[in-house]
This record gives sequence, structure tokens and C-alpha cells, in this order.
Amino acid sequence: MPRAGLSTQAVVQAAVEVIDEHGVAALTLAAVAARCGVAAPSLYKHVGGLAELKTQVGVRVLNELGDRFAAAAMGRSGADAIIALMHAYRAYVVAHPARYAAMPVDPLHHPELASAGIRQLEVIQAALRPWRLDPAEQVHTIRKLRVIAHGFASLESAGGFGLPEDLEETYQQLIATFLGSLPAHP
Amino acid sequence: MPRAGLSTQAVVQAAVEVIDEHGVAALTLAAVAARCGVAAPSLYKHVGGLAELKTQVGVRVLNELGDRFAAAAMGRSGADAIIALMHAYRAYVVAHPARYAAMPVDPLHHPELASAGIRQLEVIQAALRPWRLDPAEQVHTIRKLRVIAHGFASLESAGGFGLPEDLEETYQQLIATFLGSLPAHP
DNA sequence: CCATCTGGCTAATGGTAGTAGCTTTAAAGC
DNA sequence: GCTTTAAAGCTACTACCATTAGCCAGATGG
Repeated sequence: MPRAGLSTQAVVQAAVEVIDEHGVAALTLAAVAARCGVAAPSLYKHVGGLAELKTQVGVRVLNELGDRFAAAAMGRSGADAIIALMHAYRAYVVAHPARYAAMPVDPLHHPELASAGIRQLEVIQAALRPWRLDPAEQVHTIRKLRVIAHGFASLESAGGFGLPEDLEETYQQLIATFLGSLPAHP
Repeated sequence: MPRAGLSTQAVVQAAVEVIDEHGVAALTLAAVAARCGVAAPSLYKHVGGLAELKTQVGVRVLNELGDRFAAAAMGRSGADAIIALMHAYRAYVVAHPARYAAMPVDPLHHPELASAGIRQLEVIQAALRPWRLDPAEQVHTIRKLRVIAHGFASLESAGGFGLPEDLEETYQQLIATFLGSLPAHP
């Protein structure tokens, strides 16, 4: 009975690989166990169960996107930063379409996910700072960015766009229209 | 052994009710059978299986939204029609948030769902007719409408907006910005 | 009244998550 | 280096799910 040397993070990694290869619906403890070379009940030594594994995957995905966000925003500000953030969002989804379906939509209301969600929020708030929006207007502005990014990403990752050409053009038009709706900043 | 008098549509109706009450993840043949007062295998006399039941639910939801679309567009044109369509979309999702998660994202590529999807598309194309867009620009325009409507709807129905106030305002801003990006029409 | 078809049923299979309890490995303490 | 012990595997089991096979009763039609 040689040991597999698993850990919580190794199990999460295997789960992400299962999702990447077979879709989020195929994330099952049996599949993860098989990939880890272990019997299914053994996973309970590292993970509380399927539900907890799913939130752990959510944390992982949220943090991956957060890393890309932080990198994209670095050294930019204003419209330049917004454009970079929006393209970082889409680039992540295009690179890992199945993984995107595992990203929680409502991280701020979940204690395990909140910090990862707040991190993304702060990057966006920083990018919007030059506009000096009042709090209410900032809420609307962030919501609108999120609608565009998530709406486009979820449709694209789910194969919702029938005609594959010119997707980049559509996305750029959306971003440009959004930026045009913001007040001018100094 | 009195008969329950089921039919395919009655089973689909029960499935929709299960979704409305307990969410799309709770759609299981066992739950539908219980609601119909029938043993689970009996459902196979009316429905091919769980997968087929899900696509039937998708057809139902798509058609319900299509009905609202057609009603909203009736007697309107131009920006007025677009605004009515967008609000009809959101109104449906607010009325049936769980059901929205059962709406297929990619109906046109599925033979059973294509006609219901095409019906919605045609309503939107008709509403856009006054602008006389060339085909490529029409594709981008419809995509952008879809991104806004679906992005907002999927976030709202999944509880993705943390602050509940002013959602209508956010949505109106999105629509107004979109309309502002269209060329003027006669 | 009888034949047939349909819509229900029970029984059984295989896959899923999760629990209980055992065994072995590997590290910690002496 | 030996013993102890905690962790990490395992098997066996339960409960629930979808699905198939085959049976039986009720409705239908001659």
C-alpha cells in the first residue's frame, strides 16, 4: 500500500484538470480519485466532500483570474487600465473555457471566496479612480463592467456565439462604448 | 393501480415546477416522478430520459421568453422596441430566476431548440430594421444586445449583484449606452 | 366480450456521495 | 534503533440516482 502523497492542493489541482478536460459537469469525486491514483473515499482525508472541493476550485479559479487582473493593471491607469483588465478577463476565459464555468458568480457572500473576490474588486476600483466617481455611480460603473465581461465570457465559453469570426471586434466595441459613457477625467 | 393520466407536457410542467421551487440542480427524475405521483421509471413512457427532459425544459423556457419577446415588440419599432425587448428579457428572469438557469445558451446548434431560438432572433432583427445595418454590423449589434441582456440576467438570477438597490438604474444605463452607440436612423 | 395497446408497476444494475472502521506507512519521541 | 502514534490509505457498506427489463392492469376498439 504505497502512499500517493496527496494534499488538499493536489486534489484541487486534479479537480481543475478534470474540469479542463471533461467539463465542469464531469467533476466527480470518482474522477478526481482516479486521476490521483487513489480510491474515492481516500479523498475525504484531504477534502471535506464534493461541495467543499467545488468551492476550493472556485477559490483557485478566482485567484488565478485575480493574478491576471493584478498583472494587467500594473503600470496602467484610466481607460488604458480598463481595457487591459477587460482583455485579461477574456483571455483567461479563452484559455480555460471549462474552468470559467466553475467560477462562482457571487463570491462576496461566501466566506471562503470573499477575499479572492474583494481582491478583484479592488483592482477595478483602483483603475476607476481617475474618474473620481461618487459611490453610487461607482457601483453602477462596476456592475456595467461586470455585465459586459461576464456576459461575453459566459456566452463565449459556452459556445453561445454561432459565428466565430470577429469576436474580438464585438468585444472591443462593447468596451469602447462603455468607456464612451464615462465622464471625461482630467 | 389507478392511472395518473400523464403526458409529455405534464412531465415537462412538473420539471419546470421542480426547478422553480428547488433550483435547476434539483431537477432529477425522482423529484419529477414524486411530484407527478408516479414511480420514476414510469416517466420513461413519456420522456426519453433526464437529458431529453432537460432539453424539453429548455424548449419550454425558450418559448416562454419568445412569447414575451413577441408581445413586447408588437406595435413598437426602433429604440422603443429595443428597450421593450430588453425589459421583457429582464422581467422574465426576475419572475423566474431559477428557470433562467435552464435556458440553453446555444440553442441554434441544437436541432430541438433551434426553431425557438430563431424565433427570438427574428424579433430582434425586426426591431433593428430601421437602422438598416449591413450584415456584419448587425451581427455585432445583436451580440452586444445579447451580452448585455444575458450578462445582466445571469448575474441577477444567480444573486451576483451584492447591493440590491438601483438594479433597474444600472440596466437602463446599459441599454441607453448601447442605443447611443448605434448610428442615427431616419 | 375479447384482443390489444398503453401506462403504470416492481426488480435489478451500475454509478454516485458519503460513513465506518481497519491497516499500514511514515514520522516523532525516547 | 526501537516503539509509539497520527495520518493516509484501504475495503465494506448505505443511500440515492438513472436506466433497463419485464410484468400487469386498465382503457380502447373491434
